[in-house]
Amino acid sequence: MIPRVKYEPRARDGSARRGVLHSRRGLIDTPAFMPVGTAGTVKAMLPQEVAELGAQIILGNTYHLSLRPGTDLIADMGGLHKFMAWPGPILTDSGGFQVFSLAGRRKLSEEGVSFQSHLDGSELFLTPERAVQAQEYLGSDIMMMLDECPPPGADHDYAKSSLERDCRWAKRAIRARGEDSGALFAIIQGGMYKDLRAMSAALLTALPFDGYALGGLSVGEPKEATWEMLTHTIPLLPPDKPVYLMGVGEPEDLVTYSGLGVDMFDCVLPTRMARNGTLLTAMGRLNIRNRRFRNDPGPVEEQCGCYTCRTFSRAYLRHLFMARELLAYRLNTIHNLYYILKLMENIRRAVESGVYSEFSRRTLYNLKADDNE
RNA sequence: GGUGAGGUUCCCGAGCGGCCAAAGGGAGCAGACUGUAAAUCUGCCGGCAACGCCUUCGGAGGUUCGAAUCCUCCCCUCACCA
Repeated sequence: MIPRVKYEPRARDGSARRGVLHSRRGLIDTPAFMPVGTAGTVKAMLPQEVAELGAQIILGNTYHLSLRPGTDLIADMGGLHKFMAWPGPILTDSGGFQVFSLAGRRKLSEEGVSFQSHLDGSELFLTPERAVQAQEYLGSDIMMMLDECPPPGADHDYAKSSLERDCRWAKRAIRARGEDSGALFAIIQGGMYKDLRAMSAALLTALPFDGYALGGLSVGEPKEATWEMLTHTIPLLPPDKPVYLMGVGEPEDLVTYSGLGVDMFDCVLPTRMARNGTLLTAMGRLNIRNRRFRNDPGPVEEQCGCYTCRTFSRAYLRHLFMARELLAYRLNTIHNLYYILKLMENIRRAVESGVYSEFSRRTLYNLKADDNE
């Protein structure tokens, strides 16, 4: 089987690695952060802006786009790239996360997942095959296999049978994919159990996937657990394939886990937090609603080069947010995405220069300071 | 000038003898957010030496064991009629 993406290593520093992922729609410098555009839009942003901020790939979501407007409609409209005017690579999640986040509205079986739409209650039945097909309709460049993202408290027995079913689904996903579809990534599960993570990795790496994702993490478990799963599992993955940590994360997580060899991250955190008034800075989070910014003439971050910081005061941003002006969401998102994407750039540079550990120490120290005047 | 309605904690607005420091909104203050049911959600929101006490429901008196709630007078709004 021809690889639909190719991982090209560029540099190594400890376990951290800097590389380039070649996809059919362009290059992705890794470690990479992928902004989430669930419903065919990175909320509040123009696609062009997202690209200008430094994003080289974004996410779309099978569950959400299947329900609205429908993957067949998007296919008719020329595919998701054309539909949303994002010509670069798109990675699509399979709906596996919704198995977790919409746990109350779905039924799991060997065959697949039956969702009761959160929009109108109608049924959406996803199987490993249908999830692949939907992602092909979307024109996804990197498709994710349908999996179950189990809750963090899942016991050993549950996590084991879940991962075993995932593996059967993995085979079905591979069989289902068409000749000229995008890449297909496996998702390693196994709950918070090292032996199960190893088992999942062994089973899935035996199959011809184009990349390996780590799923079911950063869903509420303690950071030590995440770290332990990662340090234990990443070394078991093929070094010539990209490693994708799903749903992560916070700035400190991006720094730390890049150090463990993760190549790709995605997270709603920067975009969602922006819309909820929290701005990310090198010194920690800043809640623009706070009264102390009422008459603060300075930018969110003095040294930040983003449009928002170059142009507006904290006082103005606070005003916009308090007034629920739409521009607030845009300006905040611009800043947060800029911050995160810049952070990734700095991580890559540090790895290239062989100064990752020092960079990491310094960055984490500043973030923990959490001092915003 | 007449008639009617009404003045409640920052605002709107319930309450109409005890369970009322007073519903519910809003505003305000703070927090959360990790493969997006999220421009969402949660908490606080009279004061204090605070499992109790003090001040508050236009003002002043009064009835009552007890009043934001009942009575009297006064002040002020609004609507309609002249």
